[in-house]
Amino acid sequence: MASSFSFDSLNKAQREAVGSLDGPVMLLAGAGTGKTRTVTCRIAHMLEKRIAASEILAVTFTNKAASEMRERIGGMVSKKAATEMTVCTFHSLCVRILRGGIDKLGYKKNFSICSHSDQVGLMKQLLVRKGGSSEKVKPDEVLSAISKAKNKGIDPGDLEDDYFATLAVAYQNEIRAQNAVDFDDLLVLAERILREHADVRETFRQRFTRVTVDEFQDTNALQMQLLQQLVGPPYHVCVVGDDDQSIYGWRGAEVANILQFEKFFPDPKIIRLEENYRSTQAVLHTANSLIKHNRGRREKILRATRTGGDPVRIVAMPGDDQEAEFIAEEIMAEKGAIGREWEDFAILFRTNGQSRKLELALRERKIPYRMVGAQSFYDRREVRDVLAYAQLLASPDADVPLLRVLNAPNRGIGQSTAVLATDWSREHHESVWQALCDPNFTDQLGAKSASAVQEFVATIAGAKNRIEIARENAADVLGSLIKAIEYLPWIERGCKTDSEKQQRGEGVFSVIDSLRKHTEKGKNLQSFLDHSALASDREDDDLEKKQGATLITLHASKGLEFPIVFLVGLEEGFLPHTRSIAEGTKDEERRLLYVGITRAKDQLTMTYCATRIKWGQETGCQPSSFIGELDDEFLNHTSYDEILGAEPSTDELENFFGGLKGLLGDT
DNA sequence: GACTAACGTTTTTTT
DNA sequence: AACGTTAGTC
Repeated sequence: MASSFSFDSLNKAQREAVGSLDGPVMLLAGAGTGKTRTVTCRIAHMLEKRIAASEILAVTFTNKAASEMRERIGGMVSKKAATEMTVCTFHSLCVRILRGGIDKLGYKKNFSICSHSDQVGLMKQLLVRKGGSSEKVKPDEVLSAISKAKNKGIDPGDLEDDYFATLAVAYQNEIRAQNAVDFDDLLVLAERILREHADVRETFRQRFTRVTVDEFQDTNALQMQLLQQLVGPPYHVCVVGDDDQSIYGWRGAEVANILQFEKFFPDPKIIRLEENYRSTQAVLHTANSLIKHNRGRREKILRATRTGGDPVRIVAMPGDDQEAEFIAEEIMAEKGAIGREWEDFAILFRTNGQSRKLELALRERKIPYRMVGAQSFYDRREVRDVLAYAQLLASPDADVPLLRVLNAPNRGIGQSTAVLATDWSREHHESVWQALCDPNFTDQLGAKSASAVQEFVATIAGAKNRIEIARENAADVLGSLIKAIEYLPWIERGCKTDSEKQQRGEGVFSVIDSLRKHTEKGKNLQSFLDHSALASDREDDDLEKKQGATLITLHASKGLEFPIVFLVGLEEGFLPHTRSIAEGTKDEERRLLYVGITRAKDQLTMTYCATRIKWGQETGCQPSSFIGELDDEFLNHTSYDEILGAEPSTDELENFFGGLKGLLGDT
């Protein structure tokens, strides 16, 4: 079976990468240099060299990236080979490692994975319980400190702040007692099991002899340690990334993993992909001139394969209203003039809050658009609730999901009862569920609460039996449970609009539906819960199929490309963001802008405003200091007035009257 | 225990 | 401006 790639279709650096199969390899792949193609060809080449597909492991950062890579590889090699190799995220790899041997670390094998909202719920409780500290601390603050510590390889109990350390210890004890792990624990424990248990380590080293890590600039210290455990001599490991596109330092990514790769694996071959096939020379020159202001990088200069191109425009705007109007008008005009599709346009911004006015301007002109990212499916309340019920059916001793749905819908088990049950469970070293089942506990409740608790216990236990004893389909049971407790009517009562009602309904339905699909594949409830804990699973993928212009944050834009890009809000305080200046991470903001610029294939327009409405207040803005760093050769500095110079008076009049109307109509 | 009113907050996002 | 959270009331 010949794989369908040829060395002829690759450039010199790509060929070298594809040809270098042995020993440590670091592939520095600049934006738009054919990274994915090179990696997939390299894997196809392995198969050609008779390396067994089952020994090949490719690790990515997100589920989306994993499925994309799987698809790309699938298009190049035999179907058999494609299914035999392992392409997954760090976290799902860790679940595999742990489901096999977590008992060696004293956990039970049926451990559950708590989601972010589970974590927040638990931390809220702990903050109340340990509420010694007078200052108000937010759960997220503590959790992110714990997460950062874990990802740095530090014991959260050793956090500098004593109060945080106490909370961290309590948190860890709590989830440990529930036989649960959080996302970070997956990595921590998998690394530990490989490090401490030579037999497990050897099993995996023999299982996976060829390891590829994608988006390596996003890996943190812990992931590096895990990789080192996973890859033994002769170190057939290939890491692929671009330090210039490292924009996730704020959540623990270590550029040092790239910058000091030699420290981790001996004598690596370092290959640079610098030939860019995406952007015009104008765009690339501008990008290069910006990024060279960063210190301590693996220097690369992207070379354009496309010469010339329209100059990059920097447009000064009077205010954010005009910015939005201008871009919407340009999109309308351009689409007509040069026959573009809506999908060819993208508007990039630093913060989600900046999208509102852009959306309005597009909607006014009936320009279809898609918002990428925004609030995610898995954090939607009804989704979390239904998943919590599913978790209870698998293991009712999991306190977090139990407490979550104890009174959702309201069934007369309020906070006071919940606190009593939690206290009782702590005293008796049992789960909250066991407390609720224990007559000794329910006897101390009022008659009303006691019967509510008994009914709840009976409902859950009954449903659980239907799965475990009557062997009914888990999705059917979950569906009828949700129906029986009248969950949907309850959640709908809290909705203000019909579309919200519909959305909630769809959320509930889609959880049950995806459980059904899962069980139809012969997988059990636990495997479904693992999957939905790890998959951000915004239902049926955030669809590249959605039509329209793209509105997206700079962060979310990494890895994408668009023919025509508008990059808004190049203002000091937004880009670079005030907070990053305070934290001394301006370099990362520069990389963020670099990522934004390199998304553009044909045309790039960057805008900044003189004033902007921020939190309901008009504030003055200064142009971003990054603008001054750009080389002028392919730049065109202009302004809103200059571009609309044809009829400046009309527009100004319109604004004037618009403002007047606002004043009059505002009372 | 449920509902309402005042209050405070507001970068980026995945697993 | 808009949202979620919390405190206070019925």
